[in-house]
Amino acid sequence: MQRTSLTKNPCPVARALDSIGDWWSLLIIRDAFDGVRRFGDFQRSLGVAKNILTARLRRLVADGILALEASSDGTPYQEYVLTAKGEDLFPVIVALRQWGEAHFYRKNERHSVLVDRHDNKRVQKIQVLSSNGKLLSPSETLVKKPSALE
Amino acid sequence: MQRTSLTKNPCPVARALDSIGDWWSLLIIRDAFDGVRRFGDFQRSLGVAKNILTARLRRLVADGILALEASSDGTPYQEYVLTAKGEDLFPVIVALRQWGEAHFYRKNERHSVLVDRHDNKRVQKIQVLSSNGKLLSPSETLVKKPSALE
DNA sequence: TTTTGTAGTTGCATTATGCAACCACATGCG
DNA sequence: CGCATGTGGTTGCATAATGCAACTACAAAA
Repeated sequence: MQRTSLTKNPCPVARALDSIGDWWSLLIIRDAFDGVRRFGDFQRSLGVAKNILTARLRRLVADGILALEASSDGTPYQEYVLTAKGEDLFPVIVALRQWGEAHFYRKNERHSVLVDRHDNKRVQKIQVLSSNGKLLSPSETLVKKPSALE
Repeated sequence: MQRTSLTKNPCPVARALDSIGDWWSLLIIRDAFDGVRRFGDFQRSLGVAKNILTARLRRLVADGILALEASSDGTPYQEYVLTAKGEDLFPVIVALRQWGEAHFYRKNERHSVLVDRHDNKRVQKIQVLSSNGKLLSPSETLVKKPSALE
């Protein structure tokens, strides 16, 4: 799928996927959340070809999800860091992680978990809640078209 | 990226993306949440080539995210419906939707919204919460490796 | 000065995707 | 019956994306 011009796709999900919906982008962002910042570290962590990584990083920067800044340690290189827009993907990554944990491991098979730094306890399961705080199942929700907005 | 054999990738995010990380799968699943069930309806809704759709639907079925069942109306065709595993992707889709809403629309540009069927009000913003219910930023969390589990 | 490390680029082979045409089966209609 | 239409695909072929390995450029270290 080639990129659609931003204003074409009416659906927010489609627009989001247009930006991060390829094989590597979300893994790069996951690594970024885990503190990876350098080209070579992404490359080693992901095992992706360098030309592909170059293209993906450039696009993530162009889309305002990552930004290039001078390295924090003394080295003369640059680092890729998450912007505010990139940080807003946190719930997406966590939701994906939890879905992966729930459905892609055999019983008793170990996997990494996301914990609160303060108390080392696992984070809560991500939920879709109504305005008054009740848990919503997919069938209890509805996508309202913009024309129907008041 | 070719599919990795399931047990290769240690990270839950990677395993999840291995299954639904391509261009079309999440859009198919979004449509499925919106009630689309038939091959032709997916095809018209997404504008995807039929051979690609065939491949994606088959894979989603093989992965246990969609299931084929006899049509609910009288017609002799089959329908693709979300399994429990597929329904568990709800928070992922909603998180993606909310990120798209927040970052891919100009001010005053209208978009569809997800509402509670009961009261027609928008669902809450998805959040990552600690075990005691506090909102967590990415930097307040940490991925703990399985070997570090007790 | 040679080696090592970082961050790429380039060329080429392989793979995936997109498009249009075709196909098989069933139903509806005259 | 005979033919059009709708559904759910398959097939062939062109184009685009990806993967791999080799190569480059620059800086620092030995």
